[in-house]
Amino acid sequence: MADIDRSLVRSLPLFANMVDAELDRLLARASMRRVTIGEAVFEQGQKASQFYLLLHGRLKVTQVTPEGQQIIVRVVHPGDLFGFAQALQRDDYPGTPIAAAESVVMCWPNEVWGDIVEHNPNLAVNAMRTIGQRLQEAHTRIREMFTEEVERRVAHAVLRLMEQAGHREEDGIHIDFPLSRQDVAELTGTTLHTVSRLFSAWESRGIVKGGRQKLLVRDKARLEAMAEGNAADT
Amino acid sequence: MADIDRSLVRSLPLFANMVDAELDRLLARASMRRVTIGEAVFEQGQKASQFYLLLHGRLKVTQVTPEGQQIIVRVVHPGDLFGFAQALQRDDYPGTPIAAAESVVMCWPNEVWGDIVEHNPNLAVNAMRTIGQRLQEAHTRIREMFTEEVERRVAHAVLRLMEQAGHREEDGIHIDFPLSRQDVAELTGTTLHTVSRLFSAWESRGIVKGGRQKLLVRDKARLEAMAEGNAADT
DNA sequence: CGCAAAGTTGAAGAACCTCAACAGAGGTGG
DNA sequence: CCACCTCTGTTGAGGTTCTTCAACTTTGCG
Repeated sequence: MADIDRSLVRSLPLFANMVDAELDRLLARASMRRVTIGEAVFEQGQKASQFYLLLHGRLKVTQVTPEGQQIIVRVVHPGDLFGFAQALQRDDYPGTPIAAAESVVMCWPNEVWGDIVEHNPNLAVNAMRTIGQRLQEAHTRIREMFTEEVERRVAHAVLRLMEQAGHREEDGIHIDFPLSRQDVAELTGTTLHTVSRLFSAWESRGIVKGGRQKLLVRDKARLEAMAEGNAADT
Repeated sequence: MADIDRSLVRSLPLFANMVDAELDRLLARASMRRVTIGEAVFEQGQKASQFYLLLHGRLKVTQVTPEGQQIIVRVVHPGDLFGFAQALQRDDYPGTPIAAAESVVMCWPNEVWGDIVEHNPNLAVNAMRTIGQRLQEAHTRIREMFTEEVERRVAHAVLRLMEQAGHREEDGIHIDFPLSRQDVAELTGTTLHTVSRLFSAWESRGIVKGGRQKLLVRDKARLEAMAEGNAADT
């Protein structure tokens, strides 16, 4: 098992230029865990004692507002770090990562982080880049929320999911994990009703093809045109 | 001048546990620059060759959408790093920081960053925390945009500005840099009209007191109640 | 086969934006 | 020093987008 992990971990950009000895030391301290669909890796507000890496599967990180409304903060893809609350100077987890597909995660106790960084400044730089990219994504999303109408926001969200989790198939690109209208709504800050209406409209124009917890993009170009605001009719 | 800077820089959390020798080496490589109101430190899209630290004043970081709409991504307060695009793995600046008040910034060429991190892993950790906090703020903002109505969003934004730039005065807390309704609108994703209407309503209830590019919070408690969604009447 | 979860669709209403016209503040030059 | 002009803010009316409410259909699992 350790061997499989090693080649898998080795292939991640995060650990790109880490020497073998360090990598082994790191893996020696790691634990593995399987997470089944619908299960949470940890809960929002829980004390943060570990940080995580998604090896396989897909997680959606949700936050619940004091009023009980839920939103999806981001989607975790294989190779992504998550739950590194400690590194962000807080001692509880800000969100709840829920498995959208069968997943496998690795985790380390928080103390390990300091050691790693000390012995491997390169990793710290990589980690920072990762967080930085996440910050950029967040800003992009804020800008979209501010300036774009729902249809364009949804189009953007679908395009992003396609890039990150798309899988080529006969008649289009399939998003390869279960994704409900509710999920898309929580990703874009709208309601499942509006999403459903949009998908219906798009489907009748041949741009996408929906199904229960499924989504297939048939005409990427036209979807992009819509995301850019070109009111594509016909 | 170098002495003034040193004690000023020393007091920032970012450089908290840096030894004097390192700090001096750092300052030796830094440049200083004054920025007058309305002036941009650099422009969105420009090649990122330096990273910055705000010593004094206040900056608003704006982004312009392809359609020409402008939003304020964040406000930079004294002691904040900004323009560290390089660390985030991109070679152009994602936004334009404009001085909202007379400001003084320090800056370093990008190459310095690598050196610093190498000799001072602690600083890397601190920097990561800073970025992490920023990420959290961004997520908070996204959540607010998704779930809250305009009035609550504006209330939240004002409260945050108050925390970060508030200054106690006789009859309330004054936000100590010029802030137009337009600015608040761009911070909260609405229009200056809506902000103006809200401020008028609040003023008639004695919660705030407005003025040209000025804002004074008179009743923090009631503003907080509104931000939390308690429909405060009277 | 039935039940729960997911999705569809229509109608009504609200929140907010857009358009528009005006009022005050404050700097500038004659 | 006053008149003017621009920038900022105020307020009203109307319109649009999206949410909310509601009823119904479909899908797939136990």
